[in-house]
Order: sequence, then C-alpha cells, then structure tokens
Amino acid sequence: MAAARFNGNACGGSGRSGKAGRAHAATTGKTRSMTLSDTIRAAFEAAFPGGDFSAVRVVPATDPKFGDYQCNDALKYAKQAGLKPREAAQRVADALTGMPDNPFSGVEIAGPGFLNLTIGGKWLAERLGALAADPVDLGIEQSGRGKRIVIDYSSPNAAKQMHIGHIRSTVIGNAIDRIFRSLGYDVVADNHLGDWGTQFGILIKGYRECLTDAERENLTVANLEKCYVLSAARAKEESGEWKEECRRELVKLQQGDEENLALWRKFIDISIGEFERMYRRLGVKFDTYRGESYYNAKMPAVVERLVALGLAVESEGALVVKLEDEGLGVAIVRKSDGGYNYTTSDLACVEDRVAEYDPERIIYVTDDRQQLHFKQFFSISAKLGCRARLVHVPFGLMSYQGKAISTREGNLIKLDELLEEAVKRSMEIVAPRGGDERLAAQIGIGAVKYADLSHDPGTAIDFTWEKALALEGNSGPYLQYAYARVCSLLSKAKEAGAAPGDFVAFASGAAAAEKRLALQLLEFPGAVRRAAEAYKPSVLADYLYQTSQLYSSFYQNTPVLKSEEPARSSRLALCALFGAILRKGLGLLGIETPERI
RNA sequence: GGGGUUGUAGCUCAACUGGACAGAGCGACGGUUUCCUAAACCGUAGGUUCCGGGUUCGAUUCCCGGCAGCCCCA
Repeated sequence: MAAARFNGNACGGSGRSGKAGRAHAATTGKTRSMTLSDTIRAAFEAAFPGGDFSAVRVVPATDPKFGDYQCNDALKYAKQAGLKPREAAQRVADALTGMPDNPFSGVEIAGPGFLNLTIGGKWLAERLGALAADPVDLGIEQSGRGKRIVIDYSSPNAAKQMHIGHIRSTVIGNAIDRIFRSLGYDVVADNHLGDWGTQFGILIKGYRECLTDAERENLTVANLEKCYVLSAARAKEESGEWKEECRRELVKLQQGDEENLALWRKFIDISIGEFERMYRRLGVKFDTYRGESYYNAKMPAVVERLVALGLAVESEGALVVKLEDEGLGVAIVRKSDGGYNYTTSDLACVEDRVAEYDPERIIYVTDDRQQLHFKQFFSISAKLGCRARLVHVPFGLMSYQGKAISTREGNLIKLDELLEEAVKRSMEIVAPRGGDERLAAQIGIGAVKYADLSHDPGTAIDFTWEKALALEGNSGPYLQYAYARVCSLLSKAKEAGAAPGDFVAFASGAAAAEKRLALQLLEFPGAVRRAAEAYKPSVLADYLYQTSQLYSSFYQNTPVLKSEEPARSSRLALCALFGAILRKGLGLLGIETPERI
C-alpha cells in the first residue's frame, strides 16, 4: 500500500486536506471598512464610556436600501447599559454625528436597533483613489511581513499517474499558497511525496520481471503503474513465492542495497518529472519535493524521545502514544514489526521543518479522512514542544459516480485526460473567434480550477464533466470574460483618447449601479484576508464572482465611453480598478486572465 | 461500539462566524443584439434551511436530543 499521505484505498487520494479550523488571526491593519469600524468604536466609547468595544464593527449593508454600511452592535450593549435597544443605538448615532471627521453622510436607526450608515461621496472618492494608487497590493494588508509559513500540499504517490482526485489538494493548496504570499508571508511550498513504503518492493520485482526491455529503456509512470499492477496481482498467488520475493526486494532497499536504491531513485525521478509536467500545466510550483523517504533516518530518534519522555509505551509489541483522555484514541508510533507509520514520519518532518525554517505555521492540505491522524500527530507534536502552529486544512474527497476514485472501481480519470478534454471543449468555443490553443488552455484549465476553488473546501465533490468544465454562469470563464471585456473597453477608450481619471466625480454622487460596484471594490482586501483566515480560497472566489456580477450589470446598463464628463473619466477609472482587482484576485486563485477572448 | 463530518429551491452550492425579507448558478418559462465582446444582461416561478426542544430582542448559524448519508478508529 502506498506510503504517502494517502492512506486509504490504493489509488489514494488526495493528500491531506480539510476544513481548517478557523484561524484566529491577529488581524492588524485594517482597510477602509476597518477605518469605519474604528470610527464607530470611538462613537461607542463616547456614548458608553468604559466599555470594551473591540468587537464592534461596521459591515457592508446587506441591502442597498439599508444604506451603504451597517452596524448591528448597539443591540448587544443596550442591555448592559440598561437601555432599550433603539435608545442605545440613538446614543451611538448622536455621538457619531457629533464627531468632527464623521465620514457618514447619513446615520439612521432601523428595526430593533440597527445603525444604517450612508457614506459621504468625498470619503468614497478618497478610498477608491487610495486603492487605485496601490496597484501591486491593491490594499491587501501586508500582515505576513517577516513571518514564514510552510504549506504542504498535493503530495501524490510516486510511480502512479495523477488523477482527478489529486486536483483538490493541488489547486486548493496552491491558492492558499498564493494568498499567503500576497499577504507578505514568506511561504515554503513543500510537496510531501509518497515515495517510500511496501509498494517499492512490488515495483522493483515488477520492473525486473513484468516489463519488456523496450519498456525499461523508455520508462514512464504509465509503465511503472503497469508493472505495479502485474506484480501486485502475482503477489496474491497461492504459493506466496512472488510476494516473498517482493518483500525481500523491499528489505534490500531499506537496508541500502545499491542496485535497488538506484532503481528506487529512478522511479522517483521519473515520477517527479511527470508530476512537474502536470504542475506546469496547472501553473503550480513547489519550493521543495521532500517525500517521506527524506525523514527515514530521523524517525528512530523521534521514537526514542517519545519513550524517554514517557509519552510512548509498549502495547502488544508496538509502541503507542495514548491519547484517550483527549478523545483521540491511540496512536501507533512504531509497529510491532519495527516499521514506522505516518505519525512518526510526520513528527520527524515537523521537527525538521522547524529546525530548518522556523515557520510560525505549517499548513497541511489533505483530504478529510485524515483528520484523526492530524489531531493525534498535532497533539503529540505539542507535547514534544513544537513551537510552530500546525493547521490541518481538510477537504472533502472527490468521488466519481458516487464512488471513491480507484482503479478497482474502474472510475479513475487521469488528470492529463481531464485537462486535455478541458482544452478541447474550450477550443470549440474559442476557435470560431480566432482563439488559439494557448487561449483555449487558459480558459479550459481556468474552468477546471475555478470549479473546485469556488466550493468550500470542506464539501465533498462528486466529479462530473459538466460541472468541471462549466463555461457559463458561476464559472472561471465568466470571470475571464468579464476581464476581457473590461480590457477591451479600456483599449477602446484609449483609442478614443479617453483616459481613466480620478474619482472626484464620486464626491458629488454616482449612479446606483456604479456606487454599488465601487463599494464592492473596496471590500477586496477584506475578502483576501477572510480567505486566508479561514483557509478557504472559496471566500475569494465568491467575492470575485459577486464583484463580476455587479460589474457585468453595471457595464450592461450604464454607458461609460458614451457618458458625459466628468462621469466618463471616473467611470473609466472604476472599470480600470475593477480590472486590476479581478486580475489580482484571479491570480491569487492561480487562474489566468487573457486580455482578449 | 466510539469519534468526525454533512443535511438549505428540482439539481449543484452561498450566506462575511448571531442580524433585517435565506441568495447565486444550472435547469424551466418570458424578454434584450442597427448600442463599449450575448461565455453577457433584465424579468417570472421555485424554500417548514432534515425533525423536535433550548438559549436569545433575533438562530441556516450556538446548545441538547433524534433521523439520514459519507468517512475514520477499534
């Protein structure tokens, strides 16, 4: 069975993932919305001196008819102040209106005590200007400066072809990677390959006996897979001879036999070469490829320390760490046959990463079947004094036709095949418009990635071609199309000699559609921050989709090039800002943004 | 047996962590193209948020008890 992070069925699935615990982020600098929160916090303090109002915040209005922003927190403090809710809200409103730099042009009390806030045009123009003046970060707080994180994702098993079950860890992990980098973190992306374990005995035996000379000459992952299947089948024979020989090859490998080691190295190199071909197509890049084998030599010492600390005890010939009082059962750290398992390997891995990188956090993106394993290993790691915060981001396993993806179920779709099909389908649409293969790839692969990223990682996905390759509605191509249109608009503007101006026109009012879009654009940094805190790229995907919907609606219903000044240049500026944000945001999801479709 | 997780429109999913009337896409029905790219836009229909209690001014969200599916451990 496979060694890597894929326990479970042979085809293994996706590495580690899951829904992560919510990050208790030490949020630092805030964006516009936070500045408004600061303002209203000051108003609370003025109205109710001495209270703790750190939880008070201003949020975008849930409906335009409630104004631009709202604050729902007056209700919470009414009781402790001994006031009726609306009365408490009134006090805050009075305090707010009395403030010298009150950014709100309207403050109303509604319902049981909500504060409905309307923003002044001048404030809006200033904030939009500030975002536009920050073209690289677009307001994203650099809260990760000086901090390092290791992200462990993708992690396929060597000697096997990648299939659709590997998309999730790879694509979600990579988006988290990109998002954290955008926040200023120093990210180490590590691919924890499954490159060790009993399957190598079977593979070595199979390589020698089940392949033709030609296949050995031109060794591919497909050939490795083939010889594994043939060899594994023979290992099930009655006599047990084959199985025994596989075992002997494995032992030789483990003991450092040169010939077997060379073969093993060869298998790994070929596998990584093949994986990298996939990663290139997906736009994914790792800093390191450290498989399980990398930690082999370090495992005995880990176990020794566990024993020395009294954490590991013997049980039925194995060494185990008892975690029952935490509700986590028992974790085996050395099997009765002397072999190690994932817990030990992961403990060794963490120690190594802390020693080398000293990260503040290590994030593991794997499927949610491994939740218990991670809880156990995190708990033990904490007992060993690990100073890095360990986070498991579990995702729901991808199935196909309702079944876990595996060779045995006969429902395995190769990643290669999926990407080919994706490009082919988008080519059919792109070709009549003069699009080439490159554009088809940008769109097709964007569609595949977006289909995954737009869902909460925690939800399980049953693969269908229709969903994976959706080109309309809430899909990657919809967003790319919106981007291409805004590019087209801006280039037409340029031809006409019209340039995006500043946002001063907003100070004296704006059409409803453009104001809504403007307010939405201001939420971009917050969306990135929330996506990072929750380890959910879907938060960002959802934001980008909503933003694009607002843009499409605005674009369809509001003239830009044909409008009068000063509206024209400020609308152009708004379009330019939308384009910049969409490009940046899609970039954080690893989705390309062609300028013409 | 213990633990985890999910349950929201016909289908696939959201709902910024307790707020106002639960929102999108697909599908269905109807409309928009001498006009900045129709992969778009506008509109109609569609809901007991699995069930029952509890906390709260207020619950899809938190707590307890069930039911159902999936997963993990022994």
